[in-house]
Amino acid sequence: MPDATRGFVRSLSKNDLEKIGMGPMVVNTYHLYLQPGMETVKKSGGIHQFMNWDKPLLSDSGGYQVFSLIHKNPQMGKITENEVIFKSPLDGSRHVITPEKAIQIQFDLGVDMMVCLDDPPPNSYSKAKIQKAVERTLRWAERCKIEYTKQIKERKIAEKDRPLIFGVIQGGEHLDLRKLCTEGLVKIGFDGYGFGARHVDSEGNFLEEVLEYTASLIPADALRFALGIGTPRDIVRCVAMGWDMFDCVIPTREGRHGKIFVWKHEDLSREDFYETFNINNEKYKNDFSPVDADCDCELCQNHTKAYLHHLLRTKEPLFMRLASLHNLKFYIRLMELLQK
RNA sequence: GGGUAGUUGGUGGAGUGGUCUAACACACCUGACUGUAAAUCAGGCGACUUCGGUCUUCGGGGGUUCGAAUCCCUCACUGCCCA
Repeated sequence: MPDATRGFVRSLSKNDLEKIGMGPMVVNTYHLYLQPGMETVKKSGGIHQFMNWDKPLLSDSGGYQVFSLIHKNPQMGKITENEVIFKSPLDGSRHVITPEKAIQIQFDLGVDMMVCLDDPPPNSYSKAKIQKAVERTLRWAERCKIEYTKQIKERKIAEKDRPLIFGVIQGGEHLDLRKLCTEGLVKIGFDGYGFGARHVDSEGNFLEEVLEYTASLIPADALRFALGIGTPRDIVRCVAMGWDMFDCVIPTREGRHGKIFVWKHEDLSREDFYETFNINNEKYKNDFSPVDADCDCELCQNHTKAYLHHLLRTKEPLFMRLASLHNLKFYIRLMELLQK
């Protein structure tokens, strides 16, 4: 799933996404709540209507913003037992999100899958601090589940129509904390379970053992959602462990920054199945070959590397669109191969 | 022909006696990015180097000074004004 955080995949239109065969996508509770605000989303008829996207949408709870905004930058807000206080990065205004509110907003969005508000601390925190985050995540998950059940009832949503709800497993790099968190969440009962916080250590090494162990703890009939993962290689590894849902900004963000993904071969059992290159590099100035001769995306069907390089150098917005489209097409092909 | 202001690294442009290989910006080279505060951010950007340094740069040449991008002379070029 690409991240359409604020209700759009940056630089791409609905038609662009449909043309490459895009399916489910991820939107963000916190960002949509801030802008355009829930009144607008509700008036438009929900986030599907607003975006005009009829395939499944999953909303992230704003839990990641607890990490990316507050843990990384304490003046951006505060985490208390009861709630999260965010200082809006847009205008500095103060916003309070409780676990209950996060769920209410997600019902108002009208998504197909929602996520409990969680507390993802950096893996570098002490074990005691991470344990505190695990315990808080569990208490918040319980409150989310209660609110979820209440909303289903109040909104008279039939069982077959109800959105799926995910709990998020914290615990950093500690296997015992991951276990504690998973067991606690399973006890509350969710449709799926997400792997929370970062899945790489401070040196960028993939937390193979933690991911594998955590996957093994999740009940067989539940969905396993590896939040924010990852590179094509990371995704292939995770699928082998049993993880079956992914979202990531890599294809779009790195595309906008000039990194292009191309296939070397389609044997995913070998680690070297793809490579990346930076189209910004000087050597592409006069490279008139296609980015990937076998790719059927708009970029590869029409343009050369030299032209794409030129679009980037001239800061032409079309660059971001073509690069994002190509990289997403690469990820879609990866999903097709993984489903086989 | 006379007067006047100017000439700084790829570009624009600071700097008017030592702390100047020379601010800053742009351009250029490279890297990073994993539930999006990201069309962002970081590093590099005279030459050589045993990484401690060494050498060469502020239009050309000459001079003053312990020391010059900075002061003086001269030449060249450019802008503007007057004839």
